[in-house]
Amino acid sequence: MPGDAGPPSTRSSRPWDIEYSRCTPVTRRDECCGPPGSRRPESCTPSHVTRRANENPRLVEAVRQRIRDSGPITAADLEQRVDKLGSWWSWDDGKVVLEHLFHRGEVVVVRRKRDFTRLYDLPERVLPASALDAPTPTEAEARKELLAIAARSMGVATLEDMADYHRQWRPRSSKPLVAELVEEGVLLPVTVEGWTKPAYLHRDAKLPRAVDARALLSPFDSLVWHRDRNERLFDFHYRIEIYTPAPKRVYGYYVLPYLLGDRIVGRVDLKADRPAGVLRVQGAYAEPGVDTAAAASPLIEELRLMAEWLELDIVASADRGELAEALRRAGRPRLEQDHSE
DNA sequence: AGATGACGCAACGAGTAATA
DNA sequence: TATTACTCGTTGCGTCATCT
Repeated sequence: MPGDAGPPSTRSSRPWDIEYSRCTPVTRRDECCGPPGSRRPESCTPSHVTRRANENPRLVEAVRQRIRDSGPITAADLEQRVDKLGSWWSWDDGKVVLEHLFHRGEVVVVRRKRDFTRLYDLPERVLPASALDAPTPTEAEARKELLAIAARSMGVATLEDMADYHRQWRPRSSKPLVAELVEEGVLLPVTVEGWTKPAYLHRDAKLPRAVDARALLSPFDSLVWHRDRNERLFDFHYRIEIYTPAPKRVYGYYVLPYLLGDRIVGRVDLKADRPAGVLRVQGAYAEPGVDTAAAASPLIEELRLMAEWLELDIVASADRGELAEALRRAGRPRLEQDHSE
């Protein structure tokens, strides 16, 4: 959220940080798809990155040389601050080349600096020998294994769900690999009520008797980031609105879905006001049919946990959204009303 | 018809340098 | 030393045209 230094994983100094997708947890088991630093499938690389890098081979070589000579760098360390395409969300040539090398496995992201900036270095400087020496799978082998991992993580999923989990674009191209997984008995074709596309159940999928979850989800949590699956599973329409002009926002700049039990029952617009030491709940919204009183108490606990984690002293709630009133009732006297606006 | 790609549009926080 | 101005980086979305 605004003012947030990011989840602990982005702040830690892990020896390496690989991201098959932006936020999907990458476990040691995922290394079976090749060591971090190995070349990633073309289908996971944005085409414009490959195209722009290929148009600029001299710059690619210069960036390689720069990292070899002077160690880990960020995009801002490069002199090539040219050809920036737009005001933001556009990479200049230096950043494009670094991402190109990252996708090719020639560099790895060592860690992120406090402002999320990626720090790139050579794999051989940061990876253990066991990872460097592991055999590199073929693209098909790697993609198939990633699909299996995705299916196991999701339990039941469509082809598109599995492909999206590790950002394998062009899901249709995954079809033959999924067919192989079915053939091998890893996946079982099933139908899911209300789903229009074929679904697959992983052979290790388990159906828990009860789900007793309680969490404020990051907008980039793998549970909610595939918007289509999200709507199929939870009937929860979610769009991140940091990219939406302020007047057009429905819920707020940085809104976190609120998971309670096995449902997403609401969402809160949070801001970490560090100078004041306050976690501001700028809006608290309930999904239709949700018992707001029952949802409010556990939400307060989650908000306090969040404040504690962010090292903020107070949680203050503004009077916006269906949950706001219930939140204040349940929180009295330890939850302050936010009059800051 | 559905998949795919191109493209336009969109905000904030952190860090740092300049200035008062 | 505090404040201000500026730079930089970033984890999408929707629409439309073209392709398969």
